[in-house]
Amino acid sequence: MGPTIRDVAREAKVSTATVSHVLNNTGQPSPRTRLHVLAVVRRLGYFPNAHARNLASRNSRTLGIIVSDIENPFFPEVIRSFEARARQLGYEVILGDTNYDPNLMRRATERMLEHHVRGVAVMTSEANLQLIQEIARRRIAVTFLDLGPVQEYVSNLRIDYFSGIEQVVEHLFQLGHRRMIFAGERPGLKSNIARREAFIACMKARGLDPGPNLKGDLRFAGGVAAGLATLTLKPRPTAVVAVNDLTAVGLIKGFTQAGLRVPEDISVTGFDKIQLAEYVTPSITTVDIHRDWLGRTAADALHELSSADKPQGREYPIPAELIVRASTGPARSRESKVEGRKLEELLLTF
Amino acid sequence: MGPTIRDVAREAKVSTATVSHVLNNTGQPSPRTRLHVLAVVRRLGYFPNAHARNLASRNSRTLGIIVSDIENPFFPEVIRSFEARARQLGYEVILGDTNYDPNLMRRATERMLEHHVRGVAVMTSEANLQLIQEIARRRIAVTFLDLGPVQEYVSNLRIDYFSGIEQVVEHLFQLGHRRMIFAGERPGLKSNIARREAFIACMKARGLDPGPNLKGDLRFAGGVAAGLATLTLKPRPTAVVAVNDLTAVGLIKGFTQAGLRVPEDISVTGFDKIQLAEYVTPSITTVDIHRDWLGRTAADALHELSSADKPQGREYPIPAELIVRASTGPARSRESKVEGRKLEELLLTF
DNA sequence: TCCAACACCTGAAACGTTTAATGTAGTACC
DNA sequence: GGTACTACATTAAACGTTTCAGGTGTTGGA
Repeated sequence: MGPTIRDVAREAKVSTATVSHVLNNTGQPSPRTRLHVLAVVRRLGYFPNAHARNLASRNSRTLGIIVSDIENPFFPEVIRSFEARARQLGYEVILGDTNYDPNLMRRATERMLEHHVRGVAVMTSEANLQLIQEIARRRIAVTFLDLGPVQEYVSNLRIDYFSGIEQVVEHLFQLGHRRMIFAGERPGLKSNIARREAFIACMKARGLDPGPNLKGDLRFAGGVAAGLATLTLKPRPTAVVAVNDLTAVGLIKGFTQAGLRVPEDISVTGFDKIQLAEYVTPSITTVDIHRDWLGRTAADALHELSSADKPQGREYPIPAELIVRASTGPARSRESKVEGRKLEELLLTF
Repeated sequence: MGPTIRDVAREAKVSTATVSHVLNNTGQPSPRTRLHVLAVVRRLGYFPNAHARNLASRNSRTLGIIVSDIENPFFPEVIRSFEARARQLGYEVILGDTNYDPNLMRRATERMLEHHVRGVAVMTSEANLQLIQEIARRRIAVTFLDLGPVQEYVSNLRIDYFSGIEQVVEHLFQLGHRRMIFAGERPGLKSNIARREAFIACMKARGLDPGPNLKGDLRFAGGVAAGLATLTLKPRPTAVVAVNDLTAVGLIKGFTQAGLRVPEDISVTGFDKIQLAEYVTPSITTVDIHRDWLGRTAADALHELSSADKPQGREYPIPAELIVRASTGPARSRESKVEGRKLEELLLTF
């Protein structure tokens, strides 16, 4: 056991209240006392007990963040910026990782309750409704990511998928592309459906046909398959907008296998700006959802909500930004042929 | 504020002590009382206050983990398995992310002290010596990763770099490679030096010349540079063992630019098994350090240390495993030429 | 009938802080 | 010299648990 505030008080010949005031910059300790106490604190190697502190102080200074998958490269950056901002605002942070498991989600939420967090950022697609009730009842601030309506104590972070896709389509349009398709929507996952819908809207706004949707599994294999499926389309599209980067990598693999060059013969775009997208050949034009912004905004939103006297939630748009790299180029007018036999062969291989 | 244990006690017409016993499976509450209390707990939506619990109970049930960079894909997996195991053993977990900043490292360590952790896993290359003293003084268990000696209260996790490199060299040797070099050591970083030294030892054990060391920055650019440098060697090596996957990706890029095919003309291996290594073309033969094992072992080690009566630390080897993929192939006897002029041109470009 | 043993339950003192409420000098002003 | 401040310090009551040291009632054997 380390020294307690009482040890410090005794050693400095003051009361524990004075020590507390010095440590928290509350009350008005004289500069002399202040320095003296600080010296004793240092000499004794005293660190205040966080639990006692939380227990004694009326309102805890803790925020929680629950993510669905800490191994998904999207989240660590969000966590870091959330934590950095929270700390700046004077909060502790506790982390929950659900691994997409409703059971772990429940336990994570309970943990937030047990730690009496002041607010919690929920970044999972499903949220346990009953527990959310429990949270609301305790007047704890909540932010969701792309989920549900804004209400009392509940703010929402909305990723601007539309703007991201709009920038992609505009970029390709500028390059002369007119036949573009979307690849990789997976039913049931909101964030992907939003991208697909944005694509359709952007195409229609330009008087273009959005074409068929090539479904996929959101991963590499799905991209490869979608790539080969693209080759069967007549006329062949000059650009493919992938639902995410991994699918885009798969697409490129598929095209390359078939003898098509990217971007000379066909352009490909991704979404998410994962590390992979940068080092693959060609490097992939993609959309960056500013993850640091997302984390920081979540912390700000919770702070605002929990320190307002009228805690009405609001929406926070999270911007998306086009990153142009090597996988997009001018549209080709003439179509380079892939022989029928070769294509068939390829389709069998995969 | 939610209900407290007193509310539950009043409602159930028992004492708070009884409620506590029911909740912690201590004492001997009668089954009847037990069920009744549990029902009230549920009805009231009571969750015990973690801070009060920690404060009141003699020994805290919290472990800490400090990592140098949560955005490095290595760590999230470690964190997840550490946390899963810790929770299994009945601990809470608090996380510190230092972002390689000594200042944040200090604050993270202080936070561990403030939360009265029972043990802390330190996975950063530098550790603040003074704070470590402070930790030792409080008899808190510590595990380091590849750092410092074992002592009282301090265990060490040792990644078996030697075995990993040995497997790589043996694999290449079996494929007929004899002229191999190592690429990418960066002075000062222990984990990389260990790989380089292992390489030299493995080569010598086979009576082979380890050749020059191509220094690099451990990243993509360093790999590209090392790749081009390799081309200037006479005779050209038939295989390059990269210090990590990112360097390997760079190497492949360099070779491909120069017109060499991987693995037909030259084999390349990586280390770490990052996601990128799988999707790049060709996919990279690499070494997997079992990150889940690492996290789990850290939690186990802390548990063991902190619940032993004689808390003497020990070493825990972390195995490494070769993953054979497409970037390695049989050694070529004849050397395909890269023209002098083209090479020079390439070197200027990068 | 008495006593010991047992099963179950409770009272109350911690745990280490914060924070109102209160106290006590010293100073300035009339 | 009295009054009203001001500037510091302190006392003591929370905060919500755990846990030790009993307490009470029942059972069973002598």
